[in-house]
Amino acid sequence: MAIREQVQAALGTLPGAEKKIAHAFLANYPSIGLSTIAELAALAGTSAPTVLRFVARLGFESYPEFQRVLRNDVQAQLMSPLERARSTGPATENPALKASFASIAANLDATLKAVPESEFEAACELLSDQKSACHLIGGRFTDTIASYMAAHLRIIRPNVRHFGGQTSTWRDQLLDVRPGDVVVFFDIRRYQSDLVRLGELMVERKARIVLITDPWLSPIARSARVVLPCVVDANRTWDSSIALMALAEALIDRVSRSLSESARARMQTLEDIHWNNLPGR
Amino acid sequence: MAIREQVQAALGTLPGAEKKIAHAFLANYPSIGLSTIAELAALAGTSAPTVLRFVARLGFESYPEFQRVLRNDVQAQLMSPLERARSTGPATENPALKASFASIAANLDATLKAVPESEFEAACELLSDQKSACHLIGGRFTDTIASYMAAHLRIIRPNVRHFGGQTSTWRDQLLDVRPGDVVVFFDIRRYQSDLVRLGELMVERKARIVLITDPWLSPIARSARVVLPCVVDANRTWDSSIALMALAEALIDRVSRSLSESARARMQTLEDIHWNNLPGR
DNA sequence: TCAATCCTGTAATTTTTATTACACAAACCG
DNA sequence: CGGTTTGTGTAATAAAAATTACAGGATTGA
Repeated sequence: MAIREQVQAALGTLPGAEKKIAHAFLANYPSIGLSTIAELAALAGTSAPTVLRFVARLGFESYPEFQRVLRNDVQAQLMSPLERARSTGPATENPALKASFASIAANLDATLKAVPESEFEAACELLSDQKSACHLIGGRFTDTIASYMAAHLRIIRPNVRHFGGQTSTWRDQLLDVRPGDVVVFFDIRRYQSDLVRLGELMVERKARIVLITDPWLSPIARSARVVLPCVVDANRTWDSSIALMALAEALIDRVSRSLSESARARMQTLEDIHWNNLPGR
Repeated sequence: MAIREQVQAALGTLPGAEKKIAHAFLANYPSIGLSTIAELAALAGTSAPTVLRFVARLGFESYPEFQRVLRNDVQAQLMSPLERARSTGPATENPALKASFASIAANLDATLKAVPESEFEAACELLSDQKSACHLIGGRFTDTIASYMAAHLRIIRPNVRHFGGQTSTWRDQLLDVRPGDVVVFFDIRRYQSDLVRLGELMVERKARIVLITDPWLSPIARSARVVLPCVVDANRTWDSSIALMALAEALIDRVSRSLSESARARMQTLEDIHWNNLPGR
């Protein structure tokens, strides 16, 4: 319970002088509580020891402890990112950064419109199928995104594999792809022929392909069951991949919700292994 | 002008230790500023007198005066009508994709405001220094972003290395870090102790560190010359890393422009090697 | 490379702040 | 009505915080 509510709740049971302190505190919340005992006492028209007795009655060990808790309350109220964005104001005029972010925002906006809800849902459904394994792979620049998505997906469901390493080892890894498996491809312009070929091989092995690509569609689209086009144009010297990653995160988010029960248990286990040095269960 | 903006504006002109204090203050605004000098100094990893010099530079007569003004700022923010509206805000019932993208957009917006121009420019300057090598590394989930940035940076300048592989091999790779080298760290919550340690080793080797982190600042910030805080909160089950990647792209974009002549030549050469089967020149 | 300037941390000092001891007053209860 | 409990403020004390003095290091510019 926040301090303010605590004080309000206690108001009825307080003796006279302490009640004056409570009122002064609530009326000038939070600033007066963050200054000194003497100031609070003066504002309430009482003495310092009464302030001490007041905080003791609320259950605090000392005045500094009371202030510590109060600071946390204030922090919590002021800290949400949205709040922060709003109140920070346009103080910093950051042309270069702003320009980049603006074009990224435009890409995201366009991507949101380019991806049909039905395709998105279809992709989520495939990824939520825990019985089939899920493989991820990307091109020269997008493979890191595939890897990122694999790392996160692995947290919420089993049998996630990143198709990594040298191109030449892909053939070997193909052996682990079984009928019904889901394969997520990331591929944007300057489509790589080896990736396209890999897609065809995947189809031969009866895998179901989800393709995340640009609006010009990688040739893999021919083999894919679900195609999610992302806007990558950034009128810069190269293409931005942010939209791909944003889409990846959205997919993960959606899948983690639909698997919520099993995902939570899995996350807890991984958490234990990683940070608490437990063997898992 | 509110204190927070005042600090942001001054960031560029502050000496190293005081800049750390500014970061600690901004990252933990406002609570840390309402506690004692000693606590702020400890959080920033510096000493009490430096805190005093910091507030003096901002134009305050004393630390208590600084706190008095800060209390008023906080009071004003908590009293604003927007703030009260926020606490009763309704949850939006968007389709999944739209909701995800909206929260991503909010993160980007907040990040844009959280990154001071001076720091962004300083980072670009370090990355544009072609004489020194540039190393990139990240944590459990952010290393893919480090890898992404390395792949792109490599296109526009020489001597870019991704500090990859097992943790145990880092020590060996450290040998290649020379005085003056630039090291880009990506590190967000659940800061990894091994990364922090690596940062310290880097400093010992006289490397210059650029840290891309969350608003709570990885401990690496103590060793870093430039700190770029990104908003990662996404009120989901995990933190979103989109803002980190967006910042990485913005950095690349900015650096490629400042190196335009040499970068263009290099890009052409790589292009030839990759797609036209030429040996380069 | 040397001098000068600017940063920075340690430790001593001063000032402020919280806390305690105690005495007086009011309310409560037999 | 006493005696006791409860509440309150004044003044002394202890604790803590802020501030200053100083010296070693780093950086910069000639």
